Amino acid sequence: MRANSKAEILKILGDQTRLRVTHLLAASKKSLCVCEIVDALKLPQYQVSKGLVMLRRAGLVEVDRNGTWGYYHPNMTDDANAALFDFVKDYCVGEPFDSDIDALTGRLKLREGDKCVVGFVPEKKLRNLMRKKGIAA
Amino acid sequence: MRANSKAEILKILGDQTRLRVTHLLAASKKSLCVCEIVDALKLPQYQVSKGLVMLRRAGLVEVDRNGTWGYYHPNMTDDANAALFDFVKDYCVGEPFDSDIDALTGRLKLREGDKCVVGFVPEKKLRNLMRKKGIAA
DNA sequence: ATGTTATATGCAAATATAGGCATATAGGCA
DNA sequence: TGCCTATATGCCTATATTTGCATATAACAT
Repeated sequence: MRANSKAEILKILGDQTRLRVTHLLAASKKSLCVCEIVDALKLPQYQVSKGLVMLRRAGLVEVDRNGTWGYYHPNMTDDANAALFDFVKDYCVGEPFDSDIDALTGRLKLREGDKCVVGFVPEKKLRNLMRKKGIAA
Repeated sequence: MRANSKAEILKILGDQTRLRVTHLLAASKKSLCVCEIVDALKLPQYQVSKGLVMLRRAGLVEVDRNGTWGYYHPNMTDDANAALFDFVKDYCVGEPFDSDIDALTGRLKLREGDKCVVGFVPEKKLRNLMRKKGIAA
């Protein structure tokens, strides 16, 4: 846990990209792979990655690495953080937050054994991939 | 209500001065006079004033003017705002937030008929003023 | 080894923000 | 009228932040 002031933490959330990432992690009950977040938010990979670094440095999220893959989840060991994530989950409604959740839900169907097994999947490919896997949209 | 994104609103709270002002308004059940906020936070008047302007433009607070005096209070007509203020009240604990509340509590004892009747009161004068009024610290 | 993929990071330009000071505005009061 | 006080604001400078691109790192596959 770092010595970030509450204001510094809120400032980190005061950015559309980082708030969308935070909301996705707060709303999803799973640890999310970076590529899943990138696909759900349809943002450049470096933006998501930089956002995650800031969230991690602020003690808000934690990462489990599995080879080159990184799974992020909220750090709930701190009560203030838990309250923050609860708040974000409820506060961030409407667009683009709702669509982000929808896109993530679809993307998670590509998992196998609850693990991410594909990298970045441009929207075009998603349909084909899911048909190939015999998964309904 | 303005068309501020959630991220824009959180960015406004992501500043120590504005967060302290917001917390003071969230925690106090009263409308607060600008000079009371300035005295409680011991910040330059222009900083508090600028902060209040930003909070007001974001639709977070409202002001009732009474002559030259301005009384600010959270704008609770919006459910998302109400949740935000609830969150801030609980999230902002420790310093300087606790001391801010203490200082405000003392400062509010100078009110008469629940109205602010003195302007800026440098800490030195506060004691004398309260003795003169026969109020316990 | 070589290539491919997932993720992180260094750098530079454009832009935004905070902080401070002085001053404006405007109401109350002598 | 003129003075005092409460509050707001314009301007400036220093500093921080965002964004985009290119590239680094590191694991894995062939």
